[in-house]
Order: sequence, then structure tokens, then C-alpha cells
Amino acid sequence: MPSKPAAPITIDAVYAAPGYLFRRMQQIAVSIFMEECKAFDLTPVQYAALVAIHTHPGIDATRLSAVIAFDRSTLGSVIERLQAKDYIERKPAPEDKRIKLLYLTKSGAAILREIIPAVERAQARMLEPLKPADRKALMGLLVQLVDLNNEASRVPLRAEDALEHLGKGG
Amino acid sequence: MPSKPAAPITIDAVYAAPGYLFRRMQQIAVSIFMEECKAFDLTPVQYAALVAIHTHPGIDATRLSAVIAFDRSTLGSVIERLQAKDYIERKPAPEDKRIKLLYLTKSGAAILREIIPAVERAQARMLEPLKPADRKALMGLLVQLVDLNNEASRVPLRAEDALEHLGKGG
DNA sequence: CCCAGATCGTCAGTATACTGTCAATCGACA
DNA sequence: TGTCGATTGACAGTATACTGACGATCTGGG
Repeated sequence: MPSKPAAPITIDAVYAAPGYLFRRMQQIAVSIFMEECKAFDLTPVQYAALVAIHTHPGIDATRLSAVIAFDRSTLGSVIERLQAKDYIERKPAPEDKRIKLLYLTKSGAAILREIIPAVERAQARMLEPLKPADRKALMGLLVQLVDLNNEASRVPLRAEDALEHLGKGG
Repeated sequence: MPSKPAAPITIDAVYAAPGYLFRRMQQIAVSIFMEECKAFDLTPVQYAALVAIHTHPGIDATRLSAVIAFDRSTLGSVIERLQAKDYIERKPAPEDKRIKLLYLTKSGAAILREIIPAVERAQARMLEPLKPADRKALMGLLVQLVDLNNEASRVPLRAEDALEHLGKGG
């Protein structure tokens, strides 16, 4: 069969590439999140970390990274900043001196409650330009794709496995 | 009408949020790109910049940032690295001492030709888990959404406007 | 021609991301 | 029980991103 002719190298091919579109959309999403939440001094990553700690109090940093699929090295500085803002506290685990357990402070629990409406506004705004049926379709495809590509990412999501130490997962 | 009851704050809500999914997918996309292109020492951003300079030789950094919708400050260091690798060169514009014009070197043009197959493999792999019809549907929705949200991003895409100085746009 | 405002590249500061490495610690096995 | 492999948190190095500021420069109005 005839080999495909080499496509000309143009910027239009980049505009249509999935990788480029995912990057653009992520930047737009962060921009909208920061705008809606600017009163709260929380980034999207910090927000997700707070929610995960709220859902799994006493989790450690390594398991937290698996639960939200964020890089463990990066998470170190995220945790540091959340601690500096007094939204979380770290307690050494009595049975394992390597581990530091993470808990929300009262401040942390409070800001989480307060920021929810802004976060929901942000999430809605990201999809707002689409028709409702298209929003559903896009989210469905995206959930599928992220799930099926889970192993391709550097930090695969391990929502269940990560929680065995808390006595909730196994 | 009854107000919606406050949803419980759980990590499952985060997993289903558009912003979270866009972030995950972007990370997966970068991971796949770097894997397919590891022989070439080029990041996705550097690749897009090279393609844009190839398409618009003699473009300056500010217009380049508009053409690929990347942050202008960040682009400074991207350009620096591409120059250090001898893939591009910068020439002062004779008619405006502020501006430095960007051109591909022979090395830059060569690596661009060579990397194309790997980039195409990467782009294909990102969508591979979906059925062909779903790939088309997802890309269609994403193109729409990115376009309709263009103004919401910090650096909106200005593919046309940016090129007037080159005598090709207006 | 001169000046006010806009533009260009640059830089400092902050926040994600990823790679690779390290010391401290743990756990399992000989 | 002693040791080795695995795990944990930390760190160094690189690369995107965004905000805000700055000096050099250009441009248009008077």
C-alpha cells in the first residue's frame, strides 16, 4: 500500500494535536479556577490535597500522592505550603518513624467548606460554552480516557490500594 | 425552590471534576510525548515553538507567544534552551532595536523533520484507548471548548493577528 | 523635536511537575 | 538476630507556568 505522504510541518497540525489541546485546556482550567477562587489563596493542587486529606484523615504523603495522582516530590512542597498557611498539620506516626500523618486543622476544614461554591462555579464555567449534552459527552469520554491511560502516567491513580493502611480499603 | 443540599466533601467529587480530568490528561499526554520522543531531547513546548518558528520564520518572541498561546515570560527560557541546543538563532531586527527575530538553524530544521514520526506516534497513543468514533468526538468537542474558552486563558491564541508584521496576515 | 504611553525582552518571585539520589527506617528472611 | 531490600521523606536539578515589575525603545500627538 502507498505510504502516506509526509505532511507539511505547519503550526496548524499542532493546533489539532490532542497533546496541544489538553495543554491549552488545562491552562484555561487553572486560569478559571484561580479567578473564581482568588479570595481563598488556594491553588487547584492545594485544593485537591485538602479534599483528599479531609476524606482520608491521617494519610501520609506517599499515599496521598497515589490518591490524587500527583507527583510525590512536588507534593512535598505543596504540603509545606498548606502547613505554612495552617490548613494542615503533620504528626509523626508512633509505629513508623519514617511516616508523617496528615490532618486538616480547623482552619483547613473551614476554608474547605467555604471554598466549595467557588470551586463548583469554576468547574461549571470550564464547560459552560458547550451545550449540556456535549458537556456530558466530553466528560464521559475524558473519564474513560484518563482511566484507560492510567498506567501511562508517571503517577497512576491508586485510589483503593493506597488506603489499606487506614483499614478502609482491604 | 429548594436549595440543593450541600454535597459531602469527598475525593470522588474531585475525580469527576473537569479541572482534575484536564490536569490528569495533560500529565498523561506529556508523559507519552516524552516517552516517544526521548531520543530527541525536545519537550512538547520546545517542539511547538520549533514548529511555529518553522511556519513563521523571523517571528519575534511576543508574537510567537500569541501564535502558540504560551506565556511570554516562560517562552524566554524556552527560547534560551533552544538556542543553547543550536536549534534556533536570534537576530536583532534592524528597524526595531527591542526585537530579536527567531529563525531555525539547519540543526533545528533537521531535528524537526526527524522527530515528526515520534510526535505522531505520541499523539496517536494518547487517544488509542478510545474507539475511533470516540476519538473523533472527543477531539471535536475539545477543539470547540478550547476555542470558545480562548479569552478565558491568560494567553489567548492570536494566530492571525500576530502575523501582521510579517506581511502575511492582513 | 519632545514627551506620554505603549511595546519588547528580561528578571524576580512563586507554584507545579518530573528525574534521580540520599539517609533514615522498616520488614522479612536467613 | 543480623543483614539486605524496600519504603519514606527530603533534596538537587531541570522545565513549564503565571504575576508583576523594570529599563530600553518605539510611536504618536502637540
